Amino acid sequence: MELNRRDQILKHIVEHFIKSASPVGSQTLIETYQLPFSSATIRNEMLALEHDGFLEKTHTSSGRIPSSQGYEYYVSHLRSKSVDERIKQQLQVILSQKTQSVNDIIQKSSEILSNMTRLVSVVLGPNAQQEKLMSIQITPLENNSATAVFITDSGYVENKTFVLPTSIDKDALADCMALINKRLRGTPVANLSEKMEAIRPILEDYIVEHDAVYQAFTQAFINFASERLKLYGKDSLFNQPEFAHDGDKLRKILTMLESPRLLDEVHQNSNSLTVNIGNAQSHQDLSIVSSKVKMPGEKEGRIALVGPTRMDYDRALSALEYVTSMLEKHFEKDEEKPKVKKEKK
Amino acid sequence: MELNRRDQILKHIVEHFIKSASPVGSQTLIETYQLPFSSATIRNEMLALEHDGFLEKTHTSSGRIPSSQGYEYYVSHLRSKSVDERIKQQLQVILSQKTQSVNDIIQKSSEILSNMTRLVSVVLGPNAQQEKLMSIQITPLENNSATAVFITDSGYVENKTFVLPTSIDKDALADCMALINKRLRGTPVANLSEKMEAIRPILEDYIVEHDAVYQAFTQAFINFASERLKLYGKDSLFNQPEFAHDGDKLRKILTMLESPRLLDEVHQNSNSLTVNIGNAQSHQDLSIVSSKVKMPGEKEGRIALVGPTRMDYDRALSALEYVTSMLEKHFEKDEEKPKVKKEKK
DNA sequence: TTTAGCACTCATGTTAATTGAATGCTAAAG
DNA sequence: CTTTAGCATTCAATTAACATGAGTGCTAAA
Repeated sequence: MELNRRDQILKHIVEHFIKSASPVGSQTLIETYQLPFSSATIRNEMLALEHDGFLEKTHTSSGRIPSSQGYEYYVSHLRSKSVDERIKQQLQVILSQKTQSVNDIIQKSSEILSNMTRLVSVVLGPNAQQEKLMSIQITPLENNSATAVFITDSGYVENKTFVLPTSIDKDALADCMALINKRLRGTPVANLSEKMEAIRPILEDYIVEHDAVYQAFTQAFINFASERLKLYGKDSLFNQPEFAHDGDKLRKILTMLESPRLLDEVHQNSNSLTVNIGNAQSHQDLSIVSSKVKMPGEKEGRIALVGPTRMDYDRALSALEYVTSMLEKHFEKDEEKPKVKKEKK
Repeated sequence: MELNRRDQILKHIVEHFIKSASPVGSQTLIETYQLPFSSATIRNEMLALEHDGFLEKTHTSSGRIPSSQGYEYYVSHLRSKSVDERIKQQLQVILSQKTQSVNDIIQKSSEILSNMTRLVSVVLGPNAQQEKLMSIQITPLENNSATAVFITDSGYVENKTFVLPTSIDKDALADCMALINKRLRGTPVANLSEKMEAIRPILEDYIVEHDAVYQAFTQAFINFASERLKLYGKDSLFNQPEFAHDGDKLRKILTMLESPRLLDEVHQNSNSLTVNIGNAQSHQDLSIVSSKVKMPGEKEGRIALVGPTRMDYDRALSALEYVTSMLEKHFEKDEEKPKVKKEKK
């Protein structure tokens, strides 16, 4: 489609600034893009765009940089939506491997996204609270210690090793575990602590060390409940000129990324694809684009890309959109596939 | 003990430079430390110390900074070996909690170290290669997938979820697992892949999906074999003036820290306490102090503190020494304790 | 409506001068 | 022989003055 002059200029400014990281002037614009207007014309348009809130100046006689609003307009009206062929290829490779778990696939996709966009990619697993406990196993080790392993229905594993002050009575422990398994299996993670509390008195009859077991379990449950956040490509932040020379800012961003609060705002937003430009939790020079991913079994995860406000939105969004839609297609196919295939041997 | 003048001056210079991060001159020295000598005397001593390789100048008319040799001399002869009371207290709290696993204790100690020294603390677990596989369990999930959980004798847990292209025959899987467990239990991690390869043909008789199982297992074994490295206090690097404004250097250091190669050199060195000043893998402005920790069951781990060459060696070494010696004492006590206590109920 | 022309702004870069904390050395004092 | 006062000297770091140039807005002509 044809863009009018105004949009054309805005598009060029945004894209040029994304590349150069420094304010764009009228001269530069006509020279680098061979525009058939004079610099004065461009300046007039720029003035208008500034008045309408799409552009900003860093000082009175500087070139223009896009405002948040400018980026938003670019994202929704101006970007080219071109998907890098390499992403298609790489994703193809991942999806063709048959024995991988859902988590493996999402994790690898996220790595591809990070590599191809040179942004930090964040994977937020499905809300742990809703998953159900599938199995609890206790394995006695040497030194009076034992490891408890917990598995949810989506294959998420949490474990906790603890020491029993006195030697373990294996039979008692086995009985105890049978009881606990019976009571807890199928319980949503959110309710585990509560339910464990209820079992506690019964536990006392089975095993002397009920307190140690109880503590180890509740500790493990706390870890369970914490959000499952995976980051890839953190180092790409170091390459962004807006952050590279500001150690303090870098530290703040990195700690923020590692705390789950980051995605709160993204999380709240229930749209499938969200773009958050320059207002990420008091980091106005940070942008987040994120997308929901429907996973098998009514689960829902999120993949997000985090980078400087001056990020390549076209590239990031196109890649993210492509990958998540392919993932959903892939998962759907798996779901539908009835279990017809029978043993061949 | 009394230090001679020369050592006194060197000590002051090192300590002052550690605090101020800028070259120390003769004037500053007598003023801030009320030394009973004239600046000229100090200068003469400094000249001598420089000739002997303990001090350096950044330019002809600058103050002095310690050389690597200077730090080394300081570490071995001059430092005060004073242990911060807060460390003693905090460690006390950790060690008094009875049900914690060895790993928990080491991890928390390492956090304390990092917090108290404001350095990055690195924990290198006992060499995984020598640990023995204790148990393998497979839990079937929904969607034709299953999670395999592996536990070593020290309570380290690795897991891998995989998808079986066809529906699972539960009985076959159980048989299969019994076989694998029998064959692999007690095998050192280093030999797992090899042994698995040997079992493979037998596996084929039990289950159609032997290939999927085999792949999932070998994948998990690879993770097993990788070093268990934990980092705490990465952000402290950002506060060091020598790194804060050099994003590139920061990135290099952080990636180096996360790769296990970092501790190769430290690892090779079999001394209990090692100090590595300014020659950490082509990062001459980085120092590493590390200490061996004997863990129960002939195991051996390492705790290291990483920071700028200009780190507070007295503080770091004293803290590290104190913590590791207390840990060993604690573990020894546990080992000795015979399993006499009997159930009370 | 577009554009040429012009005065003006201001971040950036350069150069020169200034400052001051340091040095080494010499010679006198202890 | 050791210490120190005194002095010329060095050089990073700061400051000031100046030039540059990419940018602007505005006016008036095309």
